[in-house]
Amino acid sequence: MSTDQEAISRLLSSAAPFSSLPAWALTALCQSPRVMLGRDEILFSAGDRAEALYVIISGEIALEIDGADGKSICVSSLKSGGVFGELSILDGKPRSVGARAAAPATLLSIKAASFLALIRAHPDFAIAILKDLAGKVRSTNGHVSGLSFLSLRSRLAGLIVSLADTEANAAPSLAMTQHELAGRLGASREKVNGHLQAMQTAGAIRLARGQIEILNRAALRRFSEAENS
Amino acid sequence: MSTDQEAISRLLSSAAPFSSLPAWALTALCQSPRVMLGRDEILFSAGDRAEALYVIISGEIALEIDGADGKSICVSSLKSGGVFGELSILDGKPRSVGARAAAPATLLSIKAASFLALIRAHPDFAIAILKDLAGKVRSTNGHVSGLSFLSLRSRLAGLIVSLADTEANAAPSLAMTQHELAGRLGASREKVNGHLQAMQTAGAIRLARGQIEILNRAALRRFSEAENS
DNA sequence: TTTGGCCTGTGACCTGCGTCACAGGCGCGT
DNA sequence: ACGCGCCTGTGACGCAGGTCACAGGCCAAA
Repeated sequence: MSTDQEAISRLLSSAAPFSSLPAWALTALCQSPRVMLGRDEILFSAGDRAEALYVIISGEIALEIDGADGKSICVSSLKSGGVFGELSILDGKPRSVGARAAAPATLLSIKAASFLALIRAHPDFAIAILKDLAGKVRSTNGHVSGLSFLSLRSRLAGLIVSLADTEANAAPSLAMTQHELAGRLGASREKVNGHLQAMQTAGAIRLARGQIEILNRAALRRFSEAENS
Repeated sequence: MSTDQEAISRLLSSAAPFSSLPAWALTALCQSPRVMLGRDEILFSAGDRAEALYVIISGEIALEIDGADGKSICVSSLKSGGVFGELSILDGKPRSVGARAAAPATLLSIKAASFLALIRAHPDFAIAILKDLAGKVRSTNGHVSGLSFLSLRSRLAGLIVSLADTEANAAPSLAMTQHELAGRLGASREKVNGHLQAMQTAGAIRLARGQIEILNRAALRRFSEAENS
């Protein structure tokens, strides 16, 4: 129905990389096929051949790398308005990460050809995509720097803070299991638990089943920086 | 002199992202100011405001992130034909990494404005730069995956192999100190030495002052994969 | 209500790696 | 020739974090 199209069109025009496209191009984009994923459903896996890239209309997509023994760490987690899967479209190589729906999601699937055509036709769009990619390089670099220099405790605190910051709420609570947290950090569930306990006794957070309530952002930030004490 | 210009122009047209530009644009680019750096000279540091991006004409540039206590790890190391410093030009944010001349280098310095103009005017160039960035995301993702899943020994062996592969020689030898190696891995010099010793007694390499001679690539590759034994 | 599965909490144990300390060798500058 | 600094080689030590094992609580399905 057309109200659906309008909603998507509005989403696209407010999402970073697409805002530079003219309205008619957006409405054309909205004709792209939609993909719906249930929780934990896999959209593609590392090594797959790529045919399309995706824009998240709703839900949440986790991009993750698989390790040797069934483990996997989450490289980034995108929400509504996020674009992913462009890498393989741009360089023609197989997917370097896997994409899983961390929450039930619906996506817009954009064919390689139309994406490349958009880039060629709209320099501002090309620059927007370049900006987006630049942001990804920056964030991944940050990831490397964290892994190399920070203790698990610091990274954990940092992750919680940054997740909390995406929620507007004053005392937000994150709905994720400690297992998921561990996955995003490339750490073991047990150790994550240990550090969470420490933060709880420090009064920074409160733990519940599948839930972390942020009580004191400042204390958390202290955890995330101080290697001392 | 004009032969100089020609050489640079040839370099540019053979280097990945510039090959898609018309000749006249290349010769225009060659008018850009040159920068010469001595060994270990610093071009810019993380946090600096950016005004230009750079193309390596000769030499070697290391991009590195600084840690808390004077340590730094090398994110990537580029040689002739490499482009770096675009991130900040694209998104206007300060430099996220520092650039140091790992070997005496001469660079072409390209102003932000002319770079952006090139992108706008030449869609193929834009796509080439997108490809380049995509490759950087891929390589940094690989870095993360290595840090998360692999032992120091594996990463060390992998690094040596990949460095050796850039040399055409059949039994190449890398000219770098164990200190530098450690820096690229985010590890301590002592442990790197230990693993190198192991590889030497296994007959995979031969160590000398500031030099590593590759004797047996297959053995190295085994080191880089096997977590067993 | 019972059962089985997931989530949390905690301990014991092992290992890889950083740190510190030191020793010897090569090379360069004076 | 001499000394000093950088590079390599090695051991002792401590710690962060992975692994394993297990126990208890919540929830949903039968």
